[in-house]
Amino acid sequence: MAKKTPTPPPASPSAPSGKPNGGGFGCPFARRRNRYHHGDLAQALIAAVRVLVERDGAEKLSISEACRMAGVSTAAPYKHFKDRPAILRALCREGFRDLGQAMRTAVASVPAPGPGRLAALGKAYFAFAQANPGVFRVMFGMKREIGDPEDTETHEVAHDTMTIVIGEAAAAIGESPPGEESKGLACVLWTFVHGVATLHLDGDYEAAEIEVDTDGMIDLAAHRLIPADRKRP
Amino acid sequence: MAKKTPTPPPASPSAPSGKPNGGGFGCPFARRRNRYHHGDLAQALIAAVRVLVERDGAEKLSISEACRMAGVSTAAPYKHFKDRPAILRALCREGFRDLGQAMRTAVASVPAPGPGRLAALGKAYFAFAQANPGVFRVMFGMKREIGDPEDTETHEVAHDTMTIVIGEAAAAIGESPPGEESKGLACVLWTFVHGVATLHLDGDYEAAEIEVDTDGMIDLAAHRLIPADRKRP
DNA sequence: GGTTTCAAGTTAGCGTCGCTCACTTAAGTT
DNA sequence: AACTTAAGTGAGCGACGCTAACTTGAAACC
Repeated sequence: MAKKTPTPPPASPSAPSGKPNGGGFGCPFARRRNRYHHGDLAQALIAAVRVLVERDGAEKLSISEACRMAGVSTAAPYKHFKDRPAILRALCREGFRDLGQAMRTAVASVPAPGPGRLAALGKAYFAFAQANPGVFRVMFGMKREIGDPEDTETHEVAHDTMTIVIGEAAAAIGESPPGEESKGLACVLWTFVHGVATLHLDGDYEAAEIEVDTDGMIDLAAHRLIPADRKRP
Repeated sequence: MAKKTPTPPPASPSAPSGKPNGGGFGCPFARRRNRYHHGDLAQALIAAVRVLVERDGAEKLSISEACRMAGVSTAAPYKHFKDRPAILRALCREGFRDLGQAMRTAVASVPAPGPGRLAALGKAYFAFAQANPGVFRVMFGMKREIGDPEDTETHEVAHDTMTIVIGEAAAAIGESPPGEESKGLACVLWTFVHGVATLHLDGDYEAAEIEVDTDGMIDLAAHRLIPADRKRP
C-alpha cells in the first residue's frame, strides 16, 4: 500500500524555480529548503491558518495568505483539502482536541467533584476561548458555514468534549449513571460559560460599558445553578 | 476631450439601457421604473442586505448581490456609505432599534417587575435572535470586523438596549436608583440568555445532541440568579 | 539500476468580490 | 437658460477561492 513519505532523506539539492520557496527560512510553516515536495503541507497549512485566524479573525482568513506562509502556490491546498471549509474543519478538530485536553486537566486539578470542579471546568473553557479566540470562533460560531453532515470525525471530537461536562455535572449532583438531570445541568452551565466567552471575545461587554468579573460570574453560576436539593459541598 | 461613448442617449424616455434596472419590478428594493435616480438607495440597500444576511448568513453577504437586488451598479453604494462595514453598521443600528422595541413591549406585557418580567425580557431577546439570526449576528458577533470607535450613534443605540435590562434588574431587586448590584444581575442574565441564543443559532446544541427547552432555561435563570435575600415574588 | 507510477507540486486562468476613477445624468438654484 | 452638485454609470484594479492541464521527483517494480 501507499506509504505516506515520512521525512525522506535529503538527497538531491538541485535548485528548482526558487520562487515560491522564497519566504520561509526560520518559519515553521515553510517548505524545507530547495525541496519540491513539502513534507507535510496539510499540517503546515493548518498551522498557518491557525496563526492567521488568531491574528486577523476567523472571517478575514485568506487561504492564499496561508499558502504564502507555507511557501507554496495557491493551488496546492486543494491536493489535501476539498475546499476552504474543509481546511477550517481540520482546524476545528484540532481545537476540540486542545479544549478537551484543557478541560480534563482542569478537572484533575480539583480533588473532589462538586461546584468547585464545575467552576474550574468553566474557567478552563473560558481560558481556552481567551487564549484562542480565532479557533474558538471557528469551533462554535461557523458551524453553519463550514459544517458538513458527512464529517463524523469532527462531530465526534466535539461530542466528546460535551461528555466531560455531563460527567462532571452528574458527579456534582450524585447522579449515576448520568441522566436527564445531569444533562440539563451541564447544558445550563455550558450555556452560561459560553455566554461569558462570546460576549467577552466579541467585545460586547466593552460596548455596553460593563466591567465584568468573569471568574466571579462563573463561580456564581456553578454554585447557584445546581438544584438546591442536590447540592453537596 | 475624448468622450467615452457611454450608452448613447436614449432620446426617448422609454427603455433606457435596460440592464441595471432589470431585476426589480415587484421588488421593493428596486429603483422606480425608468428613473435614473433611485429615490432612497441607502435604505433600499440596507433592506436588501438584511434579506441576504438572513438568507445566506452574515459572513457570505455580497454587497454586489444587494446592488443587483436594488437594480443599481456595484459602484453606487459608495455614494452613500464609506465601505462595506459602514453598510453593516447601518443594519446593526436598525437591529438595535428593533430589539429595543421588542424588549420594551415584553416589559409592558408583564404587570409587575420581578423575575417574571426578567424572564419575559430574556425571551424577547431570544425570540429576536431566532427571528433575525443574520441581523443578530451582525449586531453582536461582528463588532471586531465592522466596529468603528467614531460611530457613536451605533454605540448609543446599543447602550440604550442594555439600559432596559439594568432598569428591570433594579426593579426586580428593589434597588433604586440602579447601582452595582443591578448591573451585576443584568449582566449575568444577559450573559445567560445570550449564551442560549448563540448556541442555538450556531447549531451547537444540535451538534452536541442536546435537546434544549430554551424557555424553561430562561425561566430558571431569571428565578435562580437573583440573590436570595433580594428576591421578591 | 533503469523504468514506471502517481502523489504532490506548478502556472494559467475563470468568475466574483470590494472599491476607485473619471465620467454622465438630472434635479434644484439663481 | 446657465450653473452647481448629489447620485448615478462603466471600466478597471488587485485579491480571493478554485479548476484544469502540466511537471516534478520519490517510491515501487521488474
